[in-house]
Amino acid sequence: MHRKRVTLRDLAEHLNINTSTVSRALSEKSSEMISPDVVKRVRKAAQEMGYKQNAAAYALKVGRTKSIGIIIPDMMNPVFAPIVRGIHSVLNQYGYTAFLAYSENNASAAHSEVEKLISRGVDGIIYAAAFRTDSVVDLCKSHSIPLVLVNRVVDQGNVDTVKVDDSLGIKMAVGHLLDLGHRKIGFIAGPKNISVSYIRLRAFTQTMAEHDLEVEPHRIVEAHSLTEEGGEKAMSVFLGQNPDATAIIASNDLIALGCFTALTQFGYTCPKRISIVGFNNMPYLDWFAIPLTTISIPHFQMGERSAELLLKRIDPESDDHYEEVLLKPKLIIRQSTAPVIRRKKKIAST
Amino acid sequence: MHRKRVTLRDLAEHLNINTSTVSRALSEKSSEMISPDVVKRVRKAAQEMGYKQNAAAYALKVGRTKSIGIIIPDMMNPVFAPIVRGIHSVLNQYGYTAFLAYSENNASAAHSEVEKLISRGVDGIIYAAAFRTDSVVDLCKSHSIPLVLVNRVVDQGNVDTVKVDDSLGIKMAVGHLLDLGHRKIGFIAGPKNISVSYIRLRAFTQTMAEHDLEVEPHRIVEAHSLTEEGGEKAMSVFLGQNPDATAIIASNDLIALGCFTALTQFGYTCPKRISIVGFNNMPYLDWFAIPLTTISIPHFQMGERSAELLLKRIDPESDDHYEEVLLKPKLIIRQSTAPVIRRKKKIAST
DNA sequence: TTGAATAACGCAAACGTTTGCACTAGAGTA
DNA sequence: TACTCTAGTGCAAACGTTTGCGTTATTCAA
Repeated sequence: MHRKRVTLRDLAEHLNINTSTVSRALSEKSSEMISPDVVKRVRKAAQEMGYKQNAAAYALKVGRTKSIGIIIPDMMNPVFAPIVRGIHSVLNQYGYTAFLAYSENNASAAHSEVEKLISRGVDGIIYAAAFRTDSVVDLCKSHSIPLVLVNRVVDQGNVDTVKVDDSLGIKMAVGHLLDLGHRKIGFIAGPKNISVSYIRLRAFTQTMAEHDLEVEPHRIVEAHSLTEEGGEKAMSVFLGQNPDATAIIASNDLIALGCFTALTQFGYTCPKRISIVGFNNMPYLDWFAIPLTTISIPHFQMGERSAELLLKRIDPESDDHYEEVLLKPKLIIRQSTAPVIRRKKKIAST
Repeated sequence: MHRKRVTLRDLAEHLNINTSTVSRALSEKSSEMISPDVVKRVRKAAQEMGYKQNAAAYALKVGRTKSIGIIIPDMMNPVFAPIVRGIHSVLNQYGYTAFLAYSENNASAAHSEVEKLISRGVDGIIYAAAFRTDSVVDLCKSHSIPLVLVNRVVDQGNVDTVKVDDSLGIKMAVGHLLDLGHRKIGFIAGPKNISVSYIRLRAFTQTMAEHDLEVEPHRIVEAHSLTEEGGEKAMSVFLGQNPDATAIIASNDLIALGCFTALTQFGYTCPKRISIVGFNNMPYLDWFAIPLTTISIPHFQMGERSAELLLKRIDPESDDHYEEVLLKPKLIIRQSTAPVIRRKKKIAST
């Protein structure tokens, strides 16, 4: 077959015309300054000879690579799969491709990943692993490369974001538990240097306050990370200091899973003894032994919107004011929550 | 900050030396032909002025992009996350980055994704979505770009692969079921144009034969895809024509999940009425209502090995004989399999 | 018939690297 | 002293595109 890649010049020589003409004939925008039949002949020859544009040469010349970078915190967390899918789905429509990197929830790792991506010349970055104060946004700004934040946002303003209404989500969760009769509700928070953890926790105390329920400090414990392991440890200390709690809200589905295992270590059952609600509605939750009641976020749509936003920002003639799209969460009721049982007297367990 | 990217020439002018000297001083291999103190000065200046190599220019010049493409069949299938992670882990050590694409289990989609990747100039491709006869390997061969197949392989030889011993895995599964007393064992196969489906099915009948158990045709039904939905449909027809079966082996964990739902639609229970074993040991299986007995494959290691193999093949001075690494599976016994209950008389269910 | 206007195309520079080759100066040898 | 060698550096071409500008041929108006 073709040992060597066929280039514009190859085409030009074959057709006895100049490479500039070939280039223009192939380009959608500038093909109109070329006579129609030349365009046709060029494109036919390109097809036959298997011409593929050399991305490196294009990038070097025009300064755009038609590629972007995606950074997620954790590849093993299944929530990000549909987000990435959403991103891809719009990227494909515009001839863009994506580098995927992950930060392992580590700020400096994220920073160096972004540096690598910038060095690769990506046209923009979708960042799903932000901390509340994050050097990555300054990094991107100083290199004047477009950046959009998904899900996790950053305290400083002036950056495109697509996030979901976390407060509303928590409000729904609390409302649901209150409806079931729960009053002694605990909260397993995530690290408060991550926006979602911070906001969800704040929304929890606020919503409780709105219902005239003050939440005492021991009702809240912070997990060191948004993972199963973090959730398990935090839940252990929570159960130690809250023997009377009947429900807990986890900042995260993964944390909720950790709560489950801590629960069984204490010999408690869910939802009989304690109700649990998570956040994110990660895939395959329906299959779980205790299907987790959780707050669903529109993963795929989040991916789509962020990609659209980024592409818009990459466009040279875009206006320069930042956008912030806010998506609505949804309460998914499963079996991990149940009405609170009021027991006047102690009853021997069977 | 730096509005414009600093280039080799910027450095050269700043130091009053030639760009070629700067280039050589920065390069690890050719810096030895430059006097040590010049090297030091250049590197210091590069550091201070924030020089980053222009990847596009490098790629255009040397013909290598230091990037590869990964193609997986389905982003929502959690098995691929650890594989991708394994790939990344070795890629990072060598300054490589990866484009991630997925084929949705569609041959032509895979083909066009590969074409896009090649056009992007990737140095190699890791292909986890192969069909038994697949145009992608010819495509790569004709462009003489390195390719390694993971998990799913291809009938035609002469291509680097890393796979797991599927036959051994099935043998383990069958052995496990036989130990539990099962004899009437069914098999929900995947599409037979995919190597793993084909091999696993063949291994099933062979292993059964080795135990003097002939498997009748109605004991095998083929799902149209390696998904939950495919498994569910196939399992429905299976149950319709096999009311006496006590165990089934699914070609895939996802298919096994589909089997579960079909099972409950028929009012059957697992593992009481029927045992199920899957394949792949996808993440979070431990959490399931019926924890699935399955064959575990070394995902992460598969990723690592395939990346190593690809990098070796990309290296210009590598020998040119193809390698085939074969990894060992492991039987993971959970609760979806149980001893067969022999009932002489019909007993009313309680 | 002459002029300008337009359409179609060619020329050549440029993007930022790498690298073969030429060049210089100083060291070593005879 | 005159010679060759070599270490260190500069020159310039090349990778494959895109694009501003110059050139030619054709059309249209006067």
